[in-house]
Amino acid sequence: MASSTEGNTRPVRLADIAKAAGVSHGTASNVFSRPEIVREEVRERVKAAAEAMGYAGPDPKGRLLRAGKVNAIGVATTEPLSYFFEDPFARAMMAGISEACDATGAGIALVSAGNQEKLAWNIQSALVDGFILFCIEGGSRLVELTRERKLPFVALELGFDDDTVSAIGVDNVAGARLAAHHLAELGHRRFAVLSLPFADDRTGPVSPEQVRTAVYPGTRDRLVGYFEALSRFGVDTAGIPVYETENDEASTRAGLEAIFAGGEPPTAILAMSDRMAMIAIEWLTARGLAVPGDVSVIGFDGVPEAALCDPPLTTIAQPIAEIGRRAARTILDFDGMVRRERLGVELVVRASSGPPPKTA
Amino acid sequence: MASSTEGNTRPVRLADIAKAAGVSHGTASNVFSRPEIVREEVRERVKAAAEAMGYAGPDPKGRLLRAGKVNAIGVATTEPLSYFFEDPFARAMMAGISEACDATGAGIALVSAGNQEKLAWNIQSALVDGFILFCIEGGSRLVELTRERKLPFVALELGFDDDTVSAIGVDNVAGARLAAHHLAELGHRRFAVLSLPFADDRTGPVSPEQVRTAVYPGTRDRLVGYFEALSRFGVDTAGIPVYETENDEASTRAGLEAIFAGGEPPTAILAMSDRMAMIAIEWLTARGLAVPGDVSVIGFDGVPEAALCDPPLTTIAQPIAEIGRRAARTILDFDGMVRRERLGVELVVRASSGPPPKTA
DNA sequence: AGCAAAATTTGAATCGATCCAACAAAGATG
DNA sequence: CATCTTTGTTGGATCGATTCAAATTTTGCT
Repeated sequence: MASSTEGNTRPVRLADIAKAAGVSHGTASNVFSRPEIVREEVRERVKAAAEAMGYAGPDPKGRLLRAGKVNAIGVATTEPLSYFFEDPFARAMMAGISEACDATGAGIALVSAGNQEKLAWNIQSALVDGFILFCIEGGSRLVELTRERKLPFVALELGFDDDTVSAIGVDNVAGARLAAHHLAELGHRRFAVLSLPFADDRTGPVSPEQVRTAVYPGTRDRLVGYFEALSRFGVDTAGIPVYETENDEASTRAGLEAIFAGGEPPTAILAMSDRMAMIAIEWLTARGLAVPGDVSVIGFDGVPEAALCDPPLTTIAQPIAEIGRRAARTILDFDGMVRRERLGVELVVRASSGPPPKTA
Repeated sequence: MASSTEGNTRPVRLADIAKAAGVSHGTASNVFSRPEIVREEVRERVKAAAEAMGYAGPDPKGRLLRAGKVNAIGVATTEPLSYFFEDPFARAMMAGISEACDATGAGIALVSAGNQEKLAWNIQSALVDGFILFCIEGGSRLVELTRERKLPFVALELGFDDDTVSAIGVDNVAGARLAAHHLAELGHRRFAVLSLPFADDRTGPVSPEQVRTAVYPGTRDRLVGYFEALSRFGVDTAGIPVYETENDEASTRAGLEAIFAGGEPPTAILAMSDRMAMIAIEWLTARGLAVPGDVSVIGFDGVPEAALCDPPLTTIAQPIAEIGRRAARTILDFDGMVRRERLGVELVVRASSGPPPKTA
């Protein structure tokens, strides 16, 4: 059931086999990294010595120090590591990042940590050439931490207002406008918004003043877009309930409860993420409200799952994989420039949106 | 739209700030790694110098070489990197691995590559303390490659017959027995098997002799389990169609076509993965066959998605996250022993299995 | 003040490779 | 035969930190 492998002898180094083969360490090194420049006879001798001594090949640790390049990019977040494998948005993004990394043979190192202190340490000590930052919440802390590392990095998703940091994201205002316009055009006039966080550690209903002072620019922009489009249809945006969630099941459900507790329930829900939109559909259906018969729901993101839920979700599709790919390329081909890219979004109409009920 | 960051001056090293602060490297090093042992006055002076010179903190590259420990574990596969974010089984496994890594603050490095050659290089040069190997296909190549690296590693999932390599998996024979027994007990007598690959680069229907010589032990064991349980019910296992797929949509559909092309279609399908089982349910439903009314389907793995599909999938649940956790712990707490663990599985009865149709 | 014990600081050694200028040997050319 | 190439090899310097035994300074106590 258990047997010992290898004695705990000090591992053989390049220098050891160089000595054994009677060549200099320079030559020994060449045998492995540029075999073509060393004479065949010598090459064979060194390889034989390596084989005989059980040399595992040049240790990447040593090479790294000399070369300076790790050939891996770090992807960091304040969420636990499992976020990368569970959240649909993160997964789609990672797929894009993976693609770019696969193409150049670069590796991916996942960086995260339960607590604040460990996160700092992990970012400090990650062996990477640069970082891609998932700035869901606590983006600014993450950016600060990473800035100290003095490596190239790029902020993702909701972006970051600071013009000195590279960022890739979408035009949130335009996307939100598209979403609201679509619903208003269908005839809806009573809306509710399921919002992403406005600032750290908050959740609950949001007042108009709070909206104006939103800290997270992505959230603010989406709201601005919604309101802009709706006012054009004569909707009084000040009267629209905005409920801030943490983009998870519990807080979204709480938001829905609050929104539908009032006397005049909305006929359309603007959700700032597909995740919330899908939770909303489930919640509404379970409550006996038809989607889109009684209430229309529109999401934001365009995660693959949105096409599969029942009814399929109308949403604003971001080019998620493309964002990931570009982020990776930004790090891989880093040139010292601050690069800020704003990609376009697209309205994808599926079955979760339709005209409001006649009775309303 | 683009501005230059930092001149390309050589980055400051610990030695630089040591000189600037008028202390030795040793002391400067201590300021960062064991601040408590250096006198406050000195500590402040060094920190001030670091601040003034824009020192990013001890470079992990240097530390690494000295310490020897990377504090990260590599997860390798022959599939493209995106496999980790797309395949449900891989994702569930990664969640378990993540958990263990989060707990100890270890990082995760994803290792993969499009072609064979690059994979070898990536495994050779990955900065990790050990590897977890996803041996879906080409497990033996992966194991050989990794063995050369002379780092601890553990093989996952379908395991590996070689007793000299650490492996963690489930009792495939028992699980398969459970699955077949469940269906036979419900009254089914006509079966078909959707099988995982038997060996590299194969796909299609499988003859009984081929079954006996299956190379991948996981596949073989599941088949053995199925047949064992069925023979106990008097089923002629030699007559059961076994179709080998690549666990993807295309080959699974092809398998279903082949299976249902014959005159006497099966009333129950034994799928060796939930992935295939879910594809089968979709295929059957689209064909107008009721599940489980006309055909029962049982999967294998117990991925979270299996509970969500329609109808919810009856399956053999592996403790996927637990396997991941143990694999990570095996590397993190490596003690030089070969560890082979076989975990138990559990029959989870949901709605995709029921008695065979009366007319059959 | 005198001295031992405790607390700090020093500087050389080390981790494991790669790089490169200098050198040596063999071959080509006049 | 002397000189120039070409090809292959050498060994010191370097990457950026950590470690530890020895040296030095402080502190505690009589």
